[in-house]
Amino acid sequence: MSKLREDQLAVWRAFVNAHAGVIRRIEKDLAERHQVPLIWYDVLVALYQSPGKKLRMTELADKVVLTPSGLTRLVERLEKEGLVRRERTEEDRRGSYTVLTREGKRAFLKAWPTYEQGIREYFIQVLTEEECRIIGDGLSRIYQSSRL
Amino acid sequence: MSKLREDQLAVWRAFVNAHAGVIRRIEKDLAERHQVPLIWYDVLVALYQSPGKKLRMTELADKVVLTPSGLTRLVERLEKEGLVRRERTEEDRRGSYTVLTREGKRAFLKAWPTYEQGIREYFIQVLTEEECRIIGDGLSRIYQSSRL
DNA sequence: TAGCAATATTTGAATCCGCAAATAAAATGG
DNA sequence: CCATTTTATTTGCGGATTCAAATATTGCTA
Repeated sequence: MSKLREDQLAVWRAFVNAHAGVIRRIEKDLAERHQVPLIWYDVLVALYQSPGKKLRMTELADKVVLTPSGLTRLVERLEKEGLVRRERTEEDRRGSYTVLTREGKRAFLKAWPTYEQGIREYFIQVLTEEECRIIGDGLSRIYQSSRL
Repeated sequence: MSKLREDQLAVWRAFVNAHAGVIRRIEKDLAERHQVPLIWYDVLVALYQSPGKKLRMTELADKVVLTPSGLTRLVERLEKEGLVRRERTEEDRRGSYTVLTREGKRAFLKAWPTYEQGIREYFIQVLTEEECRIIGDGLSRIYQSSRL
């Protein structure tokens, strides 16, 4: 229950500000070139990288860090644009899969270079290899311990 | 224009996920104990730490990483609760100061322990001193370079 | 110093998200 | 097996944030 030091608070603020800043920057780049918000690509990336190019709602919500209800609406929008399709599961009829459509794959491949470049330019390149490794380790642990 | 490596992408995801996870955790703690959202405290902290306990809208928007319009509404809500007050500036009548009221100061001091504990518990304590330093350095640079 | 560009902030309209409650379908226990 | 609990997802609702346009004031320049 010790007090937070000044420099520790500064680290926290750096974390919050860096996040907001970089996200805004990437969002702007994507909007300028593709007119589609960042979170859409998070969904498409998650689906693209999953075996079978499909995921349960819960898995997807987890990957993109949204609440279940938030994800439902997000998938609705993507479905309306034809980038994903929903499939009722056979095994567990409570749930459904969100499947990447051909068009969704195309949209993803088209937008990915911009997104990738943003991550590189605003985030990765600003760090040394070692910093990058250490930050990855630390933040992964933080993420893990924040779940629950 | 080289490709992003797998491990670099993982660092990015750790960054995004850690942020979302920790913010949500702290937000929940604050809501349980004080019924006031996190962003309010960001404003109160910023004001509390500023000389004169007051800031221009633009400065404040910058500190809490909101757009001008977002900040206007936020300050409106805080004003309605009596935690801040707006003062027209003498020098530049386009602008206004947001001033921390006595009640705002009290609210801040009351809530700060919870916020502080969240930052410590979900963020600082998960890291070693060295990691903390390195992460602070790296993220500060990232933040700086993301500003325009 | 009149006129026009730049800056600070607010407002209107639209979107998006989270919480809590609702629904629906498994899973579990006796 | 039936009843109850748990899990997966969706809906109703309200709040919060953004973009673009509006407003107000200042600063610059000819």
